[in-house]
Amino acid sequence: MPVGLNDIELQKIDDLIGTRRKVKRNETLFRNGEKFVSLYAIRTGFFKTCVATEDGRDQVTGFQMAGEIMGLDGIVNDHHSCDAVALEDAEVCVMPFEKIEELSREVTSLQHHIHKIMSREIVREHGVMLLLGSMRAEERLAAFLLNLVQRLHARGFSQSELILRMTREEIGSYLGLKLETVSRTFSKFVEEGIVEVKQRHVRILDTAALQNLVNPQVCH
Amino acid sequence: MPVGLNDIELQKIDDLIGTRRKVKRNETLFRNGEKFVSLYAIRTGFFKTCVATEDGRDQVTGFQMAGEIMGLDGIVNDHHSCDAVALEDAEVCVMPFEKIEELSREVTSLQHHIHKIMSREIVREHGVMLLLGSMRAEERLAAFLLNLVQRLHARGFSQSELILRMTREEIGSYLGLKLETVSRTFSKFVEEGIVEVKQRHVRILDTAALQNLVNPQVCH
DNA sequence: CGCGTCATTGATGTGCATCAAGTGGTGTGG
DNA sequence: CCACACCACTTGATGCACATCAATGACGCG
Repeated sequence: MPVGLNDIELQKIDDLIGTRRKVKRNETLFRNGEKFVSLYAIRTGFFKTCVATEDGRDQVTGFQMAGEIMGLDGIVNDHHSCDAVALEDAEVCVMPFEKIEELSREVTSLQHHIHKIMSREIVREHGVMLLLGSMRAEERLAAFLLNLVQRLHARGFSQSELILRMTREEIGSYLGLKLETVSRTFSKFVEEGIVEVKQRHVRILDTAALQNLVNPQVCH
Repeated sequence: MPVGLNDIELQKIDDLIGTRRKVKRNETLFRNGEKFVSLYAIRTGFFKTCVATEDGRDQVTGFQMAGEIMGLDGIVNDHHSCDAVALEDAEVCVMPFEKIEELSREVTSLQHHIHKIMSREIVREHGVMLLLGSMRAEERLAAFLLNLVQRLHARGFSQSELILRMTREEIGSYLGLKLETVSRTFSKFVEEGIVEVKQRHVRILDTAALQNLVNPQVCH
């Protein structure tokens, strides 16, 4: 959150993020079509967001963890356009968007903060488009693991060990692969000594190898 | 643009969008890594935006036409993270982002407008992720054509006829396909009487057929 | 303990990529 | 004004990465 605020401003931001809401595993925080009122900041837990076609296919558009913001999709049409589902019991701060807009007219640093959050989401999605549009299965999974572990590390967790909160199918949906392909690719990484996998526990043994997959050296 | 403003506010917005810049075909408006200063509103012309990996692959992340905003990717890190290239001679309004933030603290409707624009971009990218992650070639191209023609129609152009400003390769990059596949899929549509194609001129003969491809009827 | 969910692994199929050849339209310089 | 070169596009032949179908195995929970 922004710094360099006076007490009154801090108090107002405190009010803004006052309300909490608990969401149990497999429950939705919001759903496609629901009226948009608030943004949500994750305090604890882990979410996925996904969009669906009318014929039932769906696509995971992201996985969110503590500190990240959800609900930005709802601003444009006053209604949410995707589902947010808790992958483990979670708690969020409910931040009424009207209040956010009001307060960010007074507090410049909050205003800029909001803009950055939205821009960051746009840039993240560019990365996913690159992944979905031009990478092979191994590269996708490598990029996915590196991204996850990096975000977890920024939150004080291990650089090399993680627990997947989502199923192989959800990983596959996010990466544009079928669950069998995700599973096989994990197995391949294990054979090559790049990772250890035991169900949803993953230990990364060779970060450099993963990075090489994502960013192959140009051959001359 | 927002409505219900008084004269002073209108004047300020006029100042904001005062500067113009011309960009010739194949020139860049901005480039990955450049310092971010302004957002750009397209007055005339047609752009693509694309991101690149270090090993040379690149991914077109979008095509932009008159009235659309570019540069939102630059906000988060104060530097652009993609390239914007004119596909035909173009003119844009240069809107210094600092001024936008300043003015949108005063003018509520401008503030909300900015938020909507960013949210719209996020939702659009969700749609592209769905396309890249779960659609087959025909569905992708159908969705692409429908989206283009719909945006052109909103600008007063034909509902059924359009001129592609981009190459097959650029379409392919956007849709996660190779240019040969794009070409073959066009040919298939022609065989089926769904469209007429003559180079970059496309006439849509059967919109419903395209919509059916994008949203296949559920079989019971 | 038994059932349901999730994951792994194998066999086979297919949609798209790759490689390659040829066509047509466009722009340029002689 | 034409010849040539270049680029975008089309179309065919072949290959491969991933999907699909199917069977089995491992947890975890009531």
